[in-house]
Amino acid sequence: MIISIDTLNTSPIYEQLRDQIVLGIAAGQFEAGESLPSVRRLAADLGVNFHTVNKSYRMLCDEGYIVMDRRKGAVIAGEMPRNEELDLSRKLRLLAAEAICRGIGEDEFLKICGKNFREVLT
Amino acid sequence: MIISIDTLNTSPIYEQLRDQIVLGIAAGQFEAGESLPSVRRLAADLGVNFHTVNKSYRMLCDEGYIVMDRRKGAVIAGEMPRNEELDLSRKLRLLAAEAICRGIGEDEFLKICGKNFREVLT
DNA sequence: TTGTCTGTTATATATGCAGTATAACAGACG
DNA sequence: CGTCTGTTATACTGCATATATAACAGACAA
Repeated sequence: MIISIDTLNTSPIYEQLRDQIVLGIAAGQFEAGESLPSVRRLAADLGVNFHTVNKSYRMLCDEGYIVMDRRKGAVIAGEMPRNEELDLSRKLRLLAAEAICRGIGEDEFLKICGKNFREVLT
Repeated sequence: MIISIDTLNTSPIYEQLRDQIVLGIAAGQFEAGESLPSVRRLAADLGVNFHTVNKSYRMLCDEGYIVMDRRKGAVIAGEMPRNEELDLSRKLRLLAAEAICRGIGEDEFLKICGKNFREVLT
């Protein structure tokens, strides 16, 4: 999996990492039980401090995407809880509102949603 | 329209304001040409500094949602450009990825999208 | 004209977050 | 024992957030 950071991007590095790993997991580029690179390893590859990578892994762990193992490092979780639907809805409503303001109707909005959903699966 | 801020929320105040106003416009709580409260007025009502409100209005202006008029203040724009579809897709893909990780399929995802779209319209 | 509203601009300051740089510790393992 | 893993602690710089003033120019009503 190719992970890259954009220092011109306004969102913080640890968030960019977290997002890209989530996209990678969704795309099936990781098997459940597979290990991510160690925090020091990935930090060295990206040229950032290992605390920054550690923060990304901490987020992913808190959200249930990975499990931290002292031996194997960060491991892709087998079962991921689906409790955070509340936050998903909140973000979706904001995106829907932005679309509505620009004259996008429900049908077109759903077409865009479906298109992007399928694009995630590589 | 009721605007409130949550100081416990991690996202900055100016962003909370911006988001709520976008939701309000999408819900049809403002007519095109209608004025928002002045920056000093809204700041006083919310108990924040007027620079914070000014920043929200500046964002909304840059994004084409409102037009700044020295006489009438912040005015809801009549025509809103729909160029930023790229950013919409980027955010949608991330939300889709999070849903996929939690075992949500395309049909269910689209159902959630449609539900939230309709909820925006009051 | 004067007073008051509007947005705009310019400073200054306090606070917290992002990111880096070290250092040190404990567990696992060959 | 040496080396890998994650974890914790501390300190520092830079930037964003948010506040607090102050002042300016245009619009407009009394």
